[in-house]
Amino acid sequence: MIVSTKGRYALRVMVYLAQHGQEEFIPLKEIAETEGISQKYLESIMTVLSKADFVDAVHGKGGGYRLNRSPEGYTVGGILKLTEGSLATVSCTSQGPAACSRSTCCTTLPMWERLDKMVDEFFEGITLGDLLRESEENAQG
Amino acid sequence: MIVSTKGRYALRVMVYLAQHGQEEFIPLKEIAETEGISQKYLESIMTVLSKADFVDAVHGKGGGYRLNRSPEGYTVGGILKLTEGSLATVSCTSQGPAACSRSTCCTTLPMWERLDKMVDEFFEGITLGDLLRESEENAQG
DNA sequence: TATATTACCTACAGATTAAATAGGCAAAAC
DNA sequence: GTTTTGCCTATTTAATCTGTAGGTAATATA
Repeated sequence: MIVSTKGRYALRVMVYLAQHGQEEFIPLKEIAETEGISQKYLESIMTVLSKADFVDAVHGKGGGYRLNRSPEGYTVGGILKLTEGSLATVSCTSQGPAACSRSTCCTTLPMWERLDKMVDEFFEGITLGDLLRESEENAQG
Repeated sequence: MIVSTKGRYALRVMVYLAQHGQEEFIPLKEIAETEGISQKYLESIMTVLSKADFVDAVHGKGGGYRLNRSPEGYTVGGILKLTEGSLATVSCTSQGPAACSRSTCCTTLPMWERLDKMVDEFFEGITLGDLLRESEENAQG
């Protein structure tokens, strides 16, 4: 498992916010209910997104969350790296170079590094706008 | 983490066996010591490889393990799928279609499916022979 | 035959992580 | 001042990872 619920929920919330434009604030309660995700659990995820200035947050009645950029301004990679901490596919590469004492002679390390690079480029090449368009196409078909 | 020690150790053992040809049997004790892996833990992994007929095993003195195909006859994907059970990057795709009740409306599922496909093709495109050549080049340089 | 070596099998354990849950505090609107 | 909302800390439950421990069965050699 490369991506846990934390990152997956974060992505779904961001798509939800993207679907509702950049004007109104959406309360978390609504998102949690619509998406079928524990509200309390989502709170901790949204705090991370808010602190990193991925979203605007407003307290109190009429408050909630909204995007502060256009959907094209977010990459999936950016959102996942923030909420997951790292997207490394093996522990060998997630703790920096020389974390493993066998890194200089390991017969498989170069392969893991190529995989990590490929995964990173995959996620960095997708924006929230792409996901939005795709979900609209699915809704039509 | 998409690949745990189980799959990573399995790969390193298979490369080790590939480095020693298809004639002599290598006892697990030697591999465990050289690679710095717990022998007892490796035993459980080797049993899986043996049962799946990825290696030949011989009991007793002079026994051990050896490959029963040429290194080109093994893909990294095959070895990892066997030892890891699955290479799915998210739980949404690892339990078959319709495992998640939101699969029909999920805004992100198609992306996970594309990622899974990409990762699968990556691993299926690498053979033990490729890893062997790569490690020999590294040893020279 | 006896002994050493090796693979194989079952069961258990300790640590870490995932995925929440619980309860309250702080800010903003009405 | 009451309601709505985001924010913060701590705890919990269950699963999984990464082994350990101890024994059994097969094979070669002396």
